[in-house]
Amino acid sequence: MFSIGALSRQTGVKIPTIRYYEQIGLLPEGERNAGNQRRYDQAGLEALGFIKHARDLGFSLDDIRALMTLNGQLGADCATANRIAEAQLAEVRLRIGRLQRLEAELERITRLCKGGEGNCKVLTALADHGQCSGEHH
Amino acid sequence: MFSIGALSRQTGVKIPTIRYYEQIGLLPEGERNAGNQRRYDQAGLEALGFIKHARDLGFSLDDIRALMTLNGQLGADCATANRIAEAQLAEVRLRIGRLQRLEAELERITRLCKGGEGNCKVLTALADHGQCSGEHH
DNA sequence: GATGGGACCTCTAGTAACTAGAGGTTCAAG
DNA sequence: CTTGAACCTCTAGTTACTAGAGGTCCCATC
Repeated sequence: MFSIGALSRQTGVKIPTIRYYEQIGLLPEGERNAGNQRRYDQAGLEALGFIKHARDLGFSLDDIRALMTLNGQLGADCATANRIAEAQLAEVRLRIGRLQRLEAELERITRLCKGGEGNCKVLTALADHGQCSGEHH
Repeated sequence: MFSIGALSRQTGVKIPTIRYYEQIGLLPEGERNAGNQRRYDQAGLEALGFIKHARDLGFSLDDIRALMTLNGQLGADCATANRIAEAQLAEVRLRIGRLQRLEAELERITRLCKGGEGNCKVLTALADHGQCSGEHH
């Protein structure tokens, strides 16, 4: 049995965030002591660890909610869990692609200044979408 | 002189977003007609085009505000504009790196299921951070 | 048994960058 | 002159938290 502060230290999740997770029903509300303070057991620690890890992997709280109910049904629907994980992977790849296009465009723009002498080419490049090489979204 | 709808069609910025930009003082409030409807000229179109392009490149509204005041001082501080652009480039690169680490980890997790037979390895992989190869943030 | 300070409690509001909806007005074509 | 699309303002909701106010509790020390 540990306090919210101990739980926070062990998981790396900030205290207000833990309370927030409870408030939105993501983390089950556990027991309280006589003075109305939260007390957690091993199960609480594991649940929060799961949430933390999934958040670090970029899953939304809604995804995590779905994954956790799957986790509840022991040995249950692996296909669903996998579908969520693959959707997340696809999403991450999309974002990487988008960011790489931005990177190329920003490189082009900042290079304009390096060799520049006269008036600011960075600002005109920003103003004029027509200059862009690829189409970035 | 065109209406907000025409401006929206020309720039690809949605009408409520244009009003929002005006509300927060990013886009200067222009004229109104007799019936209190917004009317825009070429300058308005260019300002919104600048904002749109910068947003597409991932600049925050605060960055854009800074860039636009620079733009006002004609031929002015190119070094500052460039600093903002390079900061944005660095930020984009950081994000790409982070996402690539997530990609690797998600690939590993989803692969567990592909060859899987028994109970769900995806969920246990999510539960157990210790399994992770690299440290993803 | 009192006291002090850190840890805890609830509640509200703020963040970024919009988006959605309610409820009402104006414009322009027929 | 009517009708329907486009416009107006205002409030509230979204995601995932974070910050702060104002108050209570725990526990170690005196």
